[in-house]
Amino acid sequence: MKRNEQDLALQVLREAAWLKDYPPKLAESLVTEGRLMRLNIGEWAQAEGDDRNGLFVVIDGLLHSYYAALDDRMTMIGFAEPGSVLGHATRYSGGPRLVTAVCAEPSTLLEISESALDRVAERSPEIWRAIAGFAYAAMRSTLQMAADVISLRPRERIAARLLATARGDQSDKAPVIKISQEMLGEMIGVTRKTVNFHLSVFERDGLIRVGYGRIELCDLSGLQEIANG
Amino acid sequence: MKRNEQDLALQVLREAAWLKDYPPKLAESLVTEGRLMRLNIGEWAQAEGDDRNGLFVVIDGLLHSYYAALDDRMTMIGFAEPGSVLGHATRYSGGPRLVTAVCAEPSTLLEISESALDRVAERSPEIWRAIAGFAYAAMRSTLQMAADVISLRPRERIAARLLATARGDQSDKAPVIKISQEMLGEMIGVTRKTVNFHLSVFERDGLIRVGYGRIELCDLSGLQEIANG
DNA sequence: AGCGCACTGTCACTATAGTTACAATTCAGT
DNA sequence: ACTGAATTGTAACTATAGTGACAGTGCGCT
Repeated sequence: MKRNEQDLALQVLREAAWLKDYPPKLAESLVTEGRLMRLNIGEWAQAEGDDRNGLFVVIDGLLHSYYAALDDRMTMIGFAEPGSVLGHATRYSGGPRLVTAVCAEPSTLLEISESALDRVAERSPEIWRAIAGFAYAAMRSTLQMAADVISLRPRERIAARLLATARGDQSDKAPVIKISQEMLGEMIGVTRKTVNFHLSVFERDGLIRVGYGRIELCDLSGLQEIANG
Repeated sequence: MKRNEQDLALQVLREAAWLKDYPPKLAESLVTEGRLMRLNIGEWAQAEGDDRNGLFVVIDGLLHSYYAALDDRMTMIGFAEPGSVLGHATRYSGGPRLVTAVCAEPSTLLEISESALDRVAERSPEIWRAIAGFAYAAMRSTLQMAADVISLRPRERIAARLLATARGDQSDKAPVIKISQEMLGEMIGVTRKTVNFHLSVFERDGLIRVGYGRIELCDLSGLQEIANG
């Protein structure tokens, strides 16, 4: 059992976008030095004890990530799927965590404490470059999200968000997003009714198929066209 | 003349939020190793030659920063005032610049090339910590901006953006923001008319005073109340 | 199978922002 | 002081999203 999970972790890390161009040794070190933990629905991903500068890699399951604004509004900003990294923002700075992740499905995470990271870095200093790489990617996608909300109307915004969420899904099949319309609306700043209305139109036009708590993207380029105005 | 500019640069660096808690030696090294450059209105801040990993510190003037979205929409995301840092996102990753800054007033910038940074780091390795510090701050403010546009209605959003822009202005006087209503609207995703309407209401209530291309914030806590809904 | 909950589909009504257009004001350069 | 460009103030009208409410449907649990 433990064996299986470690194998899964290794596989996920090797295929993760931010690690796949690095030597496999790196993924192995991370699995060796890290600690696997399971979380149930509703539980938060956070480092135990005083090690607040750790990293988490999602191995299996699904989490929703939130940003806690200055005035305690919680705004959902995205998903964390297998391969995603959480908690990196604090690595460099010692500031409080910016993003909180809550399990939406029972999930397995690989916790990599700060000391574990240092041990990995001894043999594979390129780990820092990989970490810098996804910090950059995170900054980019946050800027993109802000830019989308600023410059797009709700209709385009919905399409853009669907595409942004599906990005990274490299299978040939139509990507499936697991989220309620309520949540989707919260994520992009429109009401459920508006989401529902536009999704219905998209479905009528054959761009997507909506199900119970799920949205299947059938025509990515059609959606892109809508997102572009 | 050159002397004066260097003195100004030193003063700006020493008082910059991201450097003021570090030894003054750091600011001195940066001024020594960096290169001052002047830009006129409309010119872009970008490193010359192949050194794309440099940093810029705004010494004097004002720039507007834009994010170039994937589909070449340009979205204005904020201001760069004296003390602000530009170009740090690439430092860690080698990716393309995420943010482009354009001069809104004739400005003086301190260009710190990658090699200059390395020279500074030889004597003052804590420079990395300072850089990490503002990278974190940039991530935070980007997330905050995204959260604001997502969860706030235009009226609240305008108030929140005014406050966010004024933050960092530590003088006792009422902060003054230099921006046209057109630009402000573009920045937060509403039309000029909507901006104009709400600003008029704010002014009537004594929260702000609007001028030609400028907005003076008279009652910060009142604005905060509006921003909070 | 049956129950309860969460999610979706839809309605009438209201509020708010976008559109288009034009006049009035401020500023900078001649 | 004069001119032209940029900016602000304002209006009538339209389009779109928000509100609140309720019925129908899928899903998990016992």
